[in-house]
Amino acid sequence: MAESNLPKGYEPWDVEKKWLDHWEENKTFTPDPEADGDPYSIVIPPPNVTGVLHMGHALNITLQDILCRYQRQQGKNVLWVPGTDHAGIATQNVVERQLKTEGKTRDDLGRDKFIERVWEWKEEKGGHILKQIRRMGASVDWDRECFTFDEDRAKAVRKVFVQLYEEGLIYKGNYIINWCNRCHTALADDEVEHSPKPGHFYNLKYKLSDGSGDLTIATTRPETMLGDTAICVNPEDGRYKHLIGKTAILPIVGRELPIIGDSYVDMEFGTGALKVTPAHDMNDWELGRKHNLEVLSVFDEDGNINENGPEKYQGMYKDDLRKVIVEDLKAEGALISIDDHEHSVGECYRCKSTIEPHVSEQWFVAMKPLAEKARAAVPSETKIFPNNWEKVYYEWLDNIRDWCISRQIWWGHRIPAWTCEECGELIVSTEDPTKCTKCSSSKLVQEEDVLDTWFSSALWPFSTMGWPEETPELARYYPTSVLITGFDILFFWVARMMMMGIHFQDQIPFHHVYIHALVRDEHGKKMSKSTGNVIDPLEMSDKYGTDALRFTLTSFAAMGRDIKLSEQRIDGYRNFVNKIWNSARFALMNLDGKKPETSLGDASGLANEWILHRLEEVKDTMREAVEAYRFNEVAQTMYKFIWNEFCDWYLEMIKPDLYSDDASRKDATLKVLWTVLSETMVLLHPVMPFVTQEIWSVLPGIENGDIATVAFPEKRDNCRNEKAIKDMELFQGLVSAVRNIRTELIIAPSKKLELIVRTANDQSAALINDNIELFKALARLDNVTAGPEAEGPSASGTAVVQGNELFVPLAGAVDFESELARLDKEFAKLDKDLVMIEKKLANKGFVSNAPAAVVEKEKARLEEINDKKAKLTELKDRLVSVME
RNA sequence: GGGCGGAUAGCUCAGUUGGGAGAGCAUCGGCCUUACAAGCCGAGGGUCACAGGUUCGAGCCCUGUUCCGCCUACCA
Repeated sequence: MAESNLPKGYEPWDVEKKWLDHWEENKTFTPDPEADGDPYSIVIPPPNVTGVLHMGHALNITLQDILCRYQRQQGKNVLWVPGTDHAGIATQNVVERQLKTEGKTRDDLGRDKFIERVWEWKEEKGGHILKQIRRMGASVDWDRECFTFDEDRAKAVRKVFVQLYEEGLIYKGNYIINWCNRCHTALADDEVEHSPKPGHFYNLKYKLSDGSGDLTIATTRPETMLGDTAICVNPEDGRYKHLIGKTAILPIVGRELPIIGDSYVDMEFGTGALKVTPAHDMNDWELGRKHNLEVLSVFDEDGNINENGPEKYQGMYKDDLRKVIVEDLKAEGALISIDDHEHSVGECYRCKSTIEPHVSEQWFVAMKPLAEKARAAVPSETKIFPNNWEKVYYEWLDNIRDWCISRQIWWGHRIPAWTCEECGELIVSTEDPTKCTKCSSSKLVQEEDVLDTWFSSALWPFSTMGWPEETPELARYYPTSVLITGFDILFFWVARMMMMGIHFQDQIPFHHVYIHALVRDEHGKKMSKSTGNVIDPLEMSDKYGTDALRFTLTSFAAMGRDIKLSEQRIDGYRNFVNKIWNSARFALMNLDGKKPETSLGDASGLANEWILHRLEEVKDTMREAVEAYRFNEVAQTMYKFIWNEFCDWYLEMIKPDLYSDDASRKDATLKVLWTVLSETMVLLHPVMPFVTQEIWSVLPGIENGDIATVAFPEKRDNCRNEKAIKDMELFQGLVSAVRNIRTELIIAPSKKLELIVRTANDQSAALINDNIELFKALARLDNVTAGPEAEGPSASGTAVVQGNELFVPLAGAVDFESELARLDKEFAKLDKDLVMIEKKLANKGFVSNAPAAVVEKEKARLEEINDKKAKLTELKDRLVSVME
């Protein structure tokens, strides 16, 4: 055997770097839109430019890469677009924090300088995550890298904004929005995180204006009383309904408040009477609109009391004010009691400050008309996998509210709207206007606000293709084939891309949406820095190799289930990578630098016929599983085939051939070995790009050295061989039976045994006699005899496999009691099965109603077990007689 | 409150038209058998959460219950 110059263990580090550079230098993954092949395209869910790769990304990238590499093998023209998201608030926060260390604020710099500074940061540090994505082996086209805030994307944003405005779908209006006092910006509903917080219920006494009594109101936020403009009760409530139409006096302030009735009020909750503060509570805002209540805003944008509040409170911060108000209420005798009460509090998803409902002028997109089409397109044009997410998607679209798209920050697409200072005309335009369209004044002031980041993300599937230009990419690759993403952004992003895609391209943005799981820690907890349970993908990559990490994630990616990741599992699959490596080493040593020229048709023998048949089945399964997004099945199929079949059985079985003097026999087997190994590498390549490429590069006789561009192995129907499967099953059964006898009777592996088989039929006899050498090698035997009349000594370890009686003659030193115990264990198993089958067959309903094939199968099983039991009983009796 | 998902071996999970309960890891026993000790061989281990129902037959389909997780919502 020749020496292999490959290292004994797989060392991923240099290998990965080598091939990443190779692919990038050769532009392996840069497709030509004019080239042949059906298009297959994916746009990457753009990670935040401030982001650091976490397991969710790693999973997301791995799955997309499997699809892209697989589709290239199928001859598709594949485009995978990479890019990042400018992440307005997050990025601005990062740079503001940086400024703070220099003792500066963004206001010190001013808008233009600040934005310049953010760009500097972006060029220097931003997009680091793309390098990490590269590291995962992502076969993206780096030539088409995009950024949601680059020039081309800005063109798309402006065009969309202007068109929607002209269509009346974008409007400006007063509305109550979620306001972050710290970030100084509006937040969309889904950017607010709700969590329960301990708080208090303050029971307050409001006197009726007519002096006829008072009523008690429960509130969790007494300080908002300064903005109260009504009191509301349920008109069905016997306690209060006579009060509707009267007025009550607001404590401290003295304002008269109308008492209104609305079924919204829950009679069971609190005191059944509710104070209404339209300017500082979402629900009160709705109530206020319904009942035409005055909207009195008493907090400014920092959360301090403004000029609408009593003079003595002005300038106070809301949290401080609460204490003062409570004292003042107490002094006035209006505070009845304070109870503990847990309630839900909204927090800014970026800075965790408490969100304050706030009335202000904002820009909105009317969603209803867009949502209807997006809803109708699923599942007819866009299919969601797994499809239970369809329901969630519908639910959201059916209850959609208008989308507040303005944000009061600097980093982002500035709203393309200008107000004329002379005549007040509002100009919305794709190009910066120089003079007013109405009065020709040049005194134009652009809106200060920028757009919600998701506005530009929503255009991603077509903005990345170069729209609004009519590019070849857009024509060829839109709509994209599939979107792979987590469910957490189904609303933020997926639904909005659907709406925008349909509206602006008249076509859905993707044919499929695959929603993958969330990656949690091994106990099912969300990974977070504060909990300290984060498993870092880059660290895992360093430690175990990227292929092992990718394979682990793939094997966990069962549809619709969260992933509980543990490092131990990655370690396990690292062993698998190494196993592959060593099997390749073994093959390469034997191939000795040459690709066998023999025809595959010359290959014969149980091992060769069997493995070639199994290879065909694996090809089928791989195709089906990848195309149905059953990633875990992809991983499982390859694992089982490579380790449990190719390594454990095939490689062991061909050793006699490889060490044989018969050159033609050896060559025929080497040809099969070469074929199975090379095709297996191609099949596995989408999941493990690196180790497969490395092995590929040292396989002799390879024409195309870049495995990423090699076609999926063709079907080889003439290699399908059902007989080989059956024969192999018997072979494995016989070998396992001997091994079991050996181990259970504690016979040293080094001791060669003898095997005598009294065969049940001609086929079995032929199989054994044709493969004597294999039996000797696999079961460690030095002599094998088989035939219908064969007879072993009574003092034998025995077994029955498919009706064949096995005798392993035992030397005197062997413990016969152990053999008896072993047989008894076997009897127990048989009896258990027997009872079940007999019961089944005794059931008249089963025999008459079950399909004939099922009944026949059961009968055959019964017969086989009975046969086996009878034979084993006889063998046991013989053994017992010897012992006596 | 509404919705969704989960409950299968000690642990993590597969189980695709309902027809003999599986894998990996862990455990136990034996092995340096010339690709691999990151390995090889063998073994033990499960009332498929609980209670009903449909069916000849249920881990799988239907109903209810319990526990866990997530999403969502206007309980001041």
